[in-house]
Amino acid sequence: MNSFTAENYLKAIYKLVEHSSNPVSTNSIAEKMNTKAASVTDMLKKLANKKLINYQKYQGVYLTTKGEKVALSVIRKHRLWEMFLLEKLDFKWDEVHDVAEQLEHINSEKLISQIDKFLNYPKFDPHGDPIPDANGKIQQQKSNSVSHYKKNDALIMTGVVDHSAVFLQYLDKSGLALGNEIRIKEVIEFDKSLKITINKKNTLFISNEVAKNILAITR
Amino acid sequence: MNSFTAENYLKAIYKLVEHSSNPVSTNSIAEKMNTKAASVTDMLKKLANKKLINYQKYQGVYLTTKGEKVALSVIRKHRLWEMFLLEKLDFKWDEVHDVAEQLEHINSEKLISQIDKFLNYPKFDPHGDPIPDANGKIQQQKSNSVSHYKKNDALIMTGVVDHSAVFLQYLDKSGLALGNEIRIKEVIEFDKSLKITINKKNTLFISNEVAKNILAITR
DNA sequence: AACTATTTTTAGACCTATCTAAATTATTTA
DNA sequence: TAAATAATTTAGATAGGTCTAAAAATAGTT
Repeated sequence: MNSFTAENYLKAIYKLVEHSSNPVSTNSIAEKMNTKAASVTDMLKKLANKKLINYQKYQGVYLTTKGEKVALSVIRKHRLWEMFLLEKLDFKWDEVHDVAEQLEHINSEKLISQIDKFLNYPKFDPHGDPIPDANGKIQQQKSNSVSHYKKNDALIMTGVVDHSAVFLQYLDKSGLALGNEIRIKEVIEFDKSLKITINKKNTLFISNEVAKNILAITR
Repeated sequence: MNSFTAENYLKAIYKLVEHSSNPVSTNSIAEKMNTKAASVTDMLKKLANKKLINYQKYQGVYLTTKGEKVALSVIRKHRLWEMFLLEKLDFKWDEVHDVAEQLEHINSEKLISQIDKFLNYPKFDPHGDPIPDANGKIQQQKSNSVSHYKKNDALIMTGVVDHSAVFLQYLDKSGLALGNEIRIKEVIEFDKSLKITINKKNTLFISNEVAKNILAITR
């Protein structure tokens, strides 16, 4: 079993490598983990001993297949718990992260698979980030803001950028929720505002400002 | 903040003192915690420094008000999580404990109060043990098996003794569930079997064997 | 009361995770 | 390319939690 700390290091490395795809530097890990470079070096040696990362002195690190599996499992748990807190326990968006940071380390296959089922197997978390499945597979398609798409595109709403209460209340009032199907019926050239339908039923006009703050993928 | 380990010690001491009400011995703690007496002594000093227990060398320990508050909070969380796993996530009775052991250490006021609400503020866990409220108050009345009560008593079912699948299926089939009102209509002297009503509606005959395995309090 | 057995505590070690300060290696830059 | 700067690693400490073996205190028994 890996310690909470080890899991957090692996998660941090995963996220750092995700964008750059180069080996990750000791300093960047230290920054992300809010710790000192010396502590990172110590931990890297331990993780390397467990074959969770590939590590060569002064050369940075990347995850092994084994390490990536652990990282993806932690990320899966984190994102499912966030979803659960938000959807089932009436948490606010900004309250979700800290608790999920704790819950992501709970060790129980059954627990997480049941939470997944309880939520009806969501593919994206409330921030629009993909949720890895039980095998660590992640939906490749990345979310974009609705303003990025064009006329006649059929989308699935996966998240939001702005998490303020006013914005979320507006979404609520307009009947826009995670998982909804959004079709772009018209793009007004003048101000880039959109005419859309929600779940093939309700029609709605949204400003470009709103469109920029809603995340979606093509369905 | 107290460590998981410290919380577990406090919980163990609470449970040991609950029955005997005398100071708790180092050895009994060691046994309950599956550790060695020397380790217990070390920890007792730390807990005493934090004013969580009263400790005098060789004289055993008991909880301070502060320590008891922590213990009750951990027990509350444990029992609520057990309830949640059982009722909402389709866990089996025997799968519940180990996961609750982990979840009981998650630190979030809001999380546990929302779980409490989600479960509709249960007063007893599935084993018939009382669930402390947010202030650490516990329902004083202890659960007894139904066979312990007499004619015309009005009860609330709080738990079961036997957790086997056959028994639980029988309860299910008979419409007996946690929180139900049970009224004892008749006690057959010959074999101590009972005629009861469930929620003032359905009538049911149960053997003494069954009655012994159902826990309840008077309402 | 004195001796024995049991319980509890101390002493000394170890492991994990962290830190500061110093040493080493890599990278820039003049 | 040699000196200066930045990044990384090592060395040595500290803190939490655990252990074994030995010492001290308490409880039991004759």
